[in-house]
Amino acid sequence: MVVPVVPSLAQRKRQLVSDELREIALQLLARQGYDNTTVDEIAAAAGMSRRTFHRYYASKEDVVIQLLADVGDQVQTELAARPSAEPPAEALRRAVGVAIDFCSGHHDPVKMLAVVRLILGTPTLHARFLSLQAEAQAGLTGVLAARLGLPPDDLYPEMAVRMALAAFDAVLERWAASSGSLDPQELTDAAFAVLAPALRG
Amino acid sequence: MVVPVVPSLAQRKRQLVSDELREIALQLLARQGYDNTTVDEIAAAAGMSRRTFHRYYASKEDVVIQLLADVGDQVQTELAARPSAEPPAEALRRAVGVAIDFCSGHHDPVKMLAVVRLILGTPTLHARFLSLQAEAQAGLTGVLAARLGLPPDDLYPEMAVRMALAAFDAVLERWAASSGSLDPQELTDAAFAVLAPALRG
DNA sequence: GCCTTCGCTGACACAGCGTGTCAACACTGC
DNA sequence: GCAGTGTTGACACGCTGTGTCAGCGAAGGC
Repeated sequence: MVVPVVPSLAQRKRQLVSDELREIALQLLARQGYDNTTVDEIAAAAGMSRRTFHRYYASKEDVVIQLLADVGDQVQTELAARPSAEPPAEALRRAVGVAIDFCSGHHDPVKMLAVVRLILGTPTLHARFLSLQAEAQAGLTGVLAARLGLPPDDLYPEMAVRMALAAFDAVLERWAASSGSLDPQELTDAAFAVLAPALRG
Repeated sequence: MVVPVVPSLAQRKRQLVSDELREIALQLLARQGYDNTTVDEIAAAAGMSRRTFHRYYASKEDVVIQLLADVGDQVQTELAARPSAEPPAEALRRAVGVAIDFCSGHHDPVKMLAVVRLILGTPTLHARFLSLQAEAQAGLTGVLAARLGLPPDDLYPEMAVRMALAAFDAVLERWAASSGSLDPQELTDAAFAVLAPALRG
């Protein structure tokens, strides 16, 4: 059973609508603010009813957040793909680098900065963002533990991943606060330099 | 201008109602689950209208979460109160210990465990919990930076606090998952042992 | 004593979110 | 052409959180 390369025209169409809907939503939310924008407004701007909006995104938060869910998976994939001989510090640094790149090295950096600022500046979205990160943490911990051949209840992999994510948060916040003027990769290196002594190489 | 030791009968009364309301709410939420319990139910159980409930707590989440907001302040106070000669690792360990003690060393540990499990097991509450922690992180970072005489934009205090909170989360999760059978203070020591090399003493 | 004032309360009404349901429509493959 | 599948809008519903208003009781001034 091979998954078709072209995932059935219907699904492509759905993806297309889904993407454009998010585009419109993000633009509107960034302009008016999260709380000042209703789902009805977004739906109307996209030329559809509120009910249809919810067929693409379960909630207003999801339009913004789901973007980052994909990144979480990419980070986990990257960590799993790093050479197994690589020390955890380096592997984690690279994995976090993927997330940082997604934010700052985006094809439209200005828009991405706006989205990040929207998330960090909106309590509801910030909370969801952290929650998503907690999920990612669980997955990453499993991957790292497997890499190191440690039992899944060992404290080290969990703490190592939590430290790496702490670095990510610190970097993201400072990058957003500087309006993108600070170099995210340099910030990440600096943060990991602090963590290095505890990450064992 | 001295703040009265007895904060005006009206305020005491308000505090009393507030406490009992939370008691009833927590009991109901823990029994039925967060999503299966409406604010109307809680209010009815406390013998008041939904409108009055919201005069004491801004939202259903707040009944549960506000409890922890106070703990956040206590942790910050503890960190500020630690002798300034104390190395950051020890000061942070003690500060986090206050939060751990509040959860596990509570007068009614069974109830507290139920609340913690409720929070960690309910996505909405977990998200709010993390959000609250992010606020606390900002405050703690300021205190630690001041302690160390470092500029407020130095990376070290921020990362140190984030690491300490990462330890707190890891401990809390494992303690809750073990149904309180694991010793929280030992867990905390173990987590801080991992962090120690990066916390500079 | 009465009366004013303040805080608390319940009873509405309202906007917003998210969901279930149903009929209408389009587009696929037989 | 026709049945089957998927998408859409319309409507109704329950739940949350807030504004508003009138009623009620306790505290304090005259």
